Amino acid sequence: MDETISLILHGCRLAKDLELNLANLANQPEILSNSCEQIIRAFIDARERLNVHQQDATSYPRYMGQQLQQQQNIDPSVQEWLRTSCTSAMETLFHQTQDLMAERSGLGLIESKVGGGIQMGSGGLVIELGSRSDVQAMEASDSGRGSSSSSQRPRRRKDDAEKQTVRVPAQQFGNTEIPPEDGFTWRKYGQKEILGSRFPRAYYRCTHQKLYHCPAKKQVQRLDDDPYTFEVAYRGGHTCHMSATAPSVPPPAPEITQEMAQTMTAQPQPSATTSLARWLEFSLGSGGSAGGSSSSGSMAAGSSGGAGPSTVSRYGKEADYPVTDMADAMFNSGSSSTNSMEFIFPSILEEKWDPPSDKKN
DNA sequence: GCTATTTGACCACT
DNA sequence: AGTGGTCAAATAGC
Repeated sequence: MDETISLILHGCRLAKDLELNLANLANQPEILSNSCEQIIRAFIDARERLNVHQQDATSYPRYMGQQLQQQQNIDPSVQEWLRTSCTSAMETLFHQTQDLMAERSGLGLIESKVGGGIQMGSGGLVIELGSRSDVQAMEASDSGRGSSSSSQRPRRRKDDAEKQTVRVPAQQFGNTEIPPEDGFTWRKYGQKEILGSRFPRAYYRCTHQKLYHCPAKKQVQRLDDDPYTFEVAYRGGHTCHMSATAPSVPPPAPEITQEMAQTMTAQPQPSATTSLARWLEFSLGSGGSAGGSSSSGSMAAGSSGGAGPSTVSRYGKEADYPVTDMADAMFNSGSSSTNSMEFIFPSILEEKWDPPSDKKN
């Protein structure tokens, strides 16, 4: 366990160093990228070790087990890097800071946060369908409600439609408040503070609801214990024209590393990874014309303009040229494109995108 | 003017 | 009464 703490501290240290040198490195994206990569790897490995600890101690949630499995498959280089780079210096650092950290309770905070599934660069997506515990929190408000009574203003209910909950990582850099991309266009129609939750829940309906009577809706909420993860609940299938090509629930995003990115863009791709390959091509700058549609939502993209220049435009255009806009958002965020783009669903690039014909109505 | 977002209010339900 | 889901007027960017 001490080794794990050392890893976390090392990651913190790297982040601190990066922060201190940020002004000097502003014009050196390569160095910045490498620094980010090192920080990410440190935390990924720390999380992995924490996962092992947890798995040993208790029955482990299914999705975390999957993540662990994925990471174990792809991260030998990280382990090697840790073996070679994080040695006595880290131990020294650990011992020097241990007392201070414990005194400030910072240690516990960091540990619980990482253990809670922080998505440092993993790009992992967790789909949880129909699992009792998975949906429990969000189901609480819906369970047992029957059809609505007829009134002059018919409101909601009849929401017995099956709910599918997925967890998707938020961006780690730039604007972390951009909600997950899932290949459909959504219109936000409400936001609500939820009791016991630190973050509000945003309500979206399909952009084409009126034209196609599309009943699809989704709720987006950040997890209390992991603000870097969105929990997205989908309800009602798409009946609009988009549904012919886009999935109502995005498939799991493959685990991606820089090594994989280089490998996959350099070699012919098997069909199963076509989506990923195209997405990588795009994210590495050689693509960019691949199709897809966009989520129009931006959780906190309010009158303040969201989180600055990296925010995807809220209006019109983003539905027309979604991938470009999202790419702009990512590239403008000042982060490594490869790392940042891990948090966008590659699935959207796999789909044929039909230009919306119902923008004027 | 059009369209999307915000947000207070309303409604269904427990 | 409390809570979550939805509506719709106000607002804002294009």
